Amino acid sequence: MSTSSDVAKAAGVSQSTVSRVINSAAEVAPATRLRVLRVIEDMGYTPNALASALVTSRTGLIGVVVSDLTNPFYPEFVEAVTAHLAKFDLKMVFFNAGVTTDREDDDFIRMLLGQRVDGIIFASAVRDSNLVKQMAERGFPIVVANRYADGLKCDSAVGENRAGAAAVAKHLAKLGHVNIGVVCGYASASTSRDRLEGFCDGMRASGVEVHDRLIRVGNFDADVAATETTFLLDSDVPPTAIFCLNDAMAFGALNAIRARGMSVPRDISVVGFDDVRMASWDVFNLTTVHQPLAEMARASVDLLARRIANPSRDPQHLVFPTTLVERGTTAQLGGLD
Amino acid sequence: MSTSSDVAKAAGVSQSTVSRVINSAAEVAPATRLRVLRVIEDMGYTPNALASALVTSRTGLIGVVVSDLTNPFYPEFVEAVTAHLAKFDLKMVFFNAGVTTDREDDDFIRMLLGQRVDGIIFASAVRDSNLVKQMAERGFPIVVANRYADGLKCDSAVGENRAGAAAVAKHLAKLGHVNIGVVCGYASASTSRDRLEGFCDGMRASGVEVHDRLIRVGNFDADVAATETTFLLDSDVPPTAIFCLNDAMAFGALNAIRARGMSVPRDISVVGFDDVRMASWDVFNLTTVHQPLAEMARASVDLLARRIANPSRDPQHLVFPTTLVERGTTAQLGGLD
DNA sequence: CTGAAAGCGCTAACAA
DNA sequence: TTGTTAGCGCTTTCAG
Repeated sequence: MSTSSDVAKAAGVSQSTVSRVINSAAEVAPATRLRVLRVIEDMGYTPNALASALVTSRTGLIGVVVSDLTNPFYPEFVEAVTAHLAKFDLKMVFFNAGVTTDREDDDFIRMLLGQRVDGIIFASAVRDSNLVKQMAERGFPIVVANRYADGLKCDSAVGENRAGAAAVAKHLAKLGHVNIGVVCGYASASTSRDRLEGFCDGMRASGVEVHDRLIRVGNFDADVAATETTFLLDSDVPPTAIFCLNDAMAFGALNAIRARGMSVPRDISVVGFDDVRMASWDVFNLTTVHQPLAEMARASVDLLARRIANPSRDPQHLVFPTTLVERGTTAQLGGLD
Repeated sequence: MSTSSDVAKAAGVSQSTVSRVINSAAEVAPATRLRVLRVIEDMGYTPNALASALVTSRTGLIGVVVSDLTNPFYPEFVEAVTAHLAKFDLKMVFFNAGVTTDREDDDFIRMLLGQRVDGIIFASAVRDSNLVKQMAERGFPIVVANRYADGLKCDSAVGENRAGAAAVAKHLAKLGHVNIGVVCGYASASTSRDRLEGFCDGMRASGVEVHDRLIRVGNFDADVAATETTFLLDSDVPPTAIFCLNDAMAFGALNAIRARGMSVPRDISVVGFDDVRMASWDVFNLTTVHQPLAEMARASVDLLARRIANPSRDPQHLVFPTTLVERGTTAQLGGLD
């Protein structure tokens, strides 16, 4: 691998001149620039980004941490981030947080803190705020998306989870449902907590009782949700409607219900949360709560870019409206369609 | 941010000793080690990975390039890679290739070549071999997964695309289908080419004619496939079966068909390729070609790790068997079920 | 077992 | 406009 010094030697200039033409920072005589450029081309020289980052302490990279790419929410989020990132001269890399032990957790922190990225967007619901907290405390630029910052000094962009979930409760109540099952996400995830609370609020407001036995803990994954749904279906007084705290789980529920030979929404209603693209597919046609995902992603990038530029600015907490989208998986209890 | 020198000063040792305890490379007196460790803890010191990588020219990171995370194939691949990576002391970052112009292409190369990762697994079908070729020529450790290396000096792990697609043709022919539509992926993708050729082989072997007018070019994406499917459905002599060259497109086709009010497999058969997890969901229950995705991912990691360790070894081209999985989206033409 | 010193490849003053 | 120089934070001989 050739270095800028190699190029310099071959072009008969100093190494710093090579650096200048690469960064087009200072003025370089057109003739010199051309000569250097030609040599760069010939040698197939590529600057060592590490060395550059080491001295500037800027990598031009931002990290996006996701937990489970199998959940369609994340790919869509990442896509939106990518699209918006072009505005700034930033590139994105993303990290799979995954389900980890404490030991790996440490490695993970180390990896992220190792100055390899200028900032991080945490879009993973799973990972505990421990990691986020550490980074925030060190003044590392981070923004959390789709989850809480818990009073930390860090920017955040979240949807109105409580209101959205409350709308679900009211919708279901209005349709006459009384026994409503809920499949939650990770208990530690703020989205899960908020949505569950919002749901309970909505139920209370509608004068419908929340049955603890119908509340199941999932992990935001479709397969587990399918299992939990089956469990609910098997219970003494099975629910007539199931609210899954995200779309991925709603898909799993739909599968479990279909596997039972039951029909949605005739036999049972299902509601999700997120409104990922697949939710509007004909095969699912899922009633769900829409979150302005693209806007949230854009906002996350904006927030991060601003924080990188000015690390001491006051944290902003952006909240985005959510709206219930009534599709084909909910119906009047005992209704004809 | 504190440095190893800061730690050294505070611990009353030399900076190189700090380095030693961190890398536990050489012997350090237990007492010294403990003292240093304590200071590290207190200061919340994290080594600068950039500096370390600069001198060792090893980052401990490998890159995985994917194109469209919305296609469930990629998340599953990435997941499998992650799982296997723990064996080596490597971490993964991944890059979104996306649809790009030539200009971005350049940036992309630069980013990848900038010594930020020790090697790369290209799992993107889209991106032209231009990039891969450049990297291979420079002797940068890369492996291509699920696509061709086109005689390049680089390792590869692919499924038997031709045989799998041929099996589809035979399956469909045996069921009595004669007018079979095909929705391809990117024309430039080797998987798309191979699968189409394999399909044609299989048709020939079954003595069934391939109708050019029924062959549509898609881009591996569900939505576009839905459009193409609708087009086929609207044609003069609509197909009685549609082979989509990946599962994502098959899902799109299924949607388009359902939107038409038609029923699968009664009115029309649909086949995919990949056998992603969603294919076995009850709502889809898709007949498709299984690829041993996890094994391919593992093999890719192994190949890459070996090449990083020994850049001059001969390239290996691993081929994995594919098998037709008959599920519920294909049926006898004019049959009763 | 530990410290001193020489870089890794690059940027950014500072001179010339 | 260009070259010289001093590091960025770390690893790694080489002495001691």
